Amino acid sequence: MLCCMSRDTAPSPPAETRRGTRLDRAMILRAAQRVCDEEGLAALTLRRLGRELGVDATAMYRHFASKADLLSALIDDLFLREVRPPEPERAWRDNLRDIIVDWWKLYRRHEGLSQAMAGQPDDEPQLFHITEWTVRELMRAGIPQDQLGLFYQTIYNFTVGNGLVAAFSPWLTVAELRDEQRRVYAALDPARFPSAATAAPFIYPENEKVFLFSVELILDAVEAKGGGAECEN
Amino acid sequence: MLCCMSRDTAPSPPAETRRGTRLDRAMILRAAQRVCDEEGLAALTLRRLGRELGVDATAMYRHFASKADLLSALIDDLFLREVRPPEPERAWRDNLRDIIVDWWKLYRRHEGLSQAMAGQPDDEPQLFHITEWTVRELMRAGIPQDQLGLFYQTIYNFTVGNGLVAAFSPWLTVAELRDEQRRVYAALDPARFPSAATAAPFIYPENEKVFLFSVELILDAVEAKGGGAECEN
DNA sequence: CCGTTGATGTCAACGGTGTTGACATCAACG
DNA sequence: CGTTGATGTCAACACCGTTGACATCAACGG
Repeated sequence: MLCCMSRDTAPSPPAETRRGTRLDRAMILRAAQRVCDEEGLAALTLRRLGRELGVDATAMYRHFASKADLLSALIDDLFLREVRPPEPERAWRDNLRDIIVDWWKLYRRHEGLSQAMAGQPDDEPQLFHITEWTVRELMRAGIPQDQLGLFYQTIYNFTVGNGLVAAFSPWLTVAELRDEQRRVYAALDPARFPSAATAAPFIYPENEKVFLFSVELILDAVEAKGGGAECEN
Repeated sequence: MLCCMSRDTAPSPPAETRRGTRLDRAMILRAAQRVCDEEGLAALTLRRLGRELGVDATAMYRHFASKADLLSALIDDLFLREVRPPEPERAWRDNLRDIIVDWWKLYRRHEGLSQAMAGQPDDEPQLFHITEWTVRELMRAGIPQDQLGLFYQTIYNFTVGNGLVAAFSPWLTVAELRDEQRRVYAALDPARFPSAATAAPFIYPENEKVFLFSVELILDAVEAKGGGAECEN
């Protein structure tokens, strides 16, 4: 009598869920992340989640105060598992690049969760680790103390911003992106948009290349204002 | 018998809507933008819109195919009215700065619509004008042709990204932002996050200052790769 | 071993959302 | 004047998050 799924739309079994065992925060989070990664944030419904777990939708409320609470836990879980600290021995520039690129890739890998992240304040405990690591590398690069906030916020806005753009783009694969770009820029009238038409053949279909290029610009700026390699231990 | 409003929650009259005149796309768009600007994207409901116009919710479907269609028209209307072309006589750096900053401010000014923008492909016709102007200034700055796409995409991701971050931040006023920042960074444990705690006093409460700083970094990069001032007409 | 108790899952229901189809109305045109 | 097409209204549908009452079930104390 536990089973109420396969009622309306999905006759598929509750996937690989509990068998007799009770529900669990971790179990719910795992299923939620799977749904969100595979079918997007919009598909992550309490009723859908219940169907996935072979459980009534309202059972979630025994483990999370609300759907927003569940999403918050989901995000924190993500940062906890997928962001790794930099190694102290390497050059600040390599470490800072790794932090930024890993951070950005997290947004790309989990587009649905990124959209969820956008909508709520970032007081996630795990985010503070990224702040700490970033500021530490900025100090190693020789950024003066009174400019640490400015550079950190620049990097934060840059990374999260690029991540949001990537996450919200409805293009799932590189091939789709290429086709979309080609279609859009082919429809561009060279008479009305001569400059844009000139740049059109050189639009990068792979957004990651653009991001890696942009990151070096930021790192260049840090290096310039930091007075070159300072405490290069 | 046209009037069905003031039924449940809002006993207020339908504001300054039509009096006997028929509904109109422009009328709906105006009301929608007002609601969205004043109360956020979540408040923009078809039923709410109908109440605002003194009209049934389903009347919108006579003028827009769906709510997504309405949002799309709303965004295009925004770009049409609030983005102005740069002047050809000024230096490329000033023009490019104006384009980027105006673009970003559009996101700040209309946070609700920005969130709507995030969720859909940017094939808005008016966006092409921004592309055209940006690439033109990049050419004036001396960026080689095969790098125009790279720089344009960098600027696009940078500007839209920073705009999305600003739009999705739930802090409405500068005072609220300052309090939030203070609270978060005051709760920061200096033992666990020594570097972040060092940077904490230098966090900028006004995000616009950070953005203006970041823009100069981008412009510096353009100037560096463009080979200095080239066709400075 | 029984009985109580607290946690967990189920069910029906509420108000909200976008959307559809049938119906009424009203302006314009031949 | 009569027809016709566009426009607004209404009831309804499926879905959403959420709540409160109820059933069940495991664990613990006596």
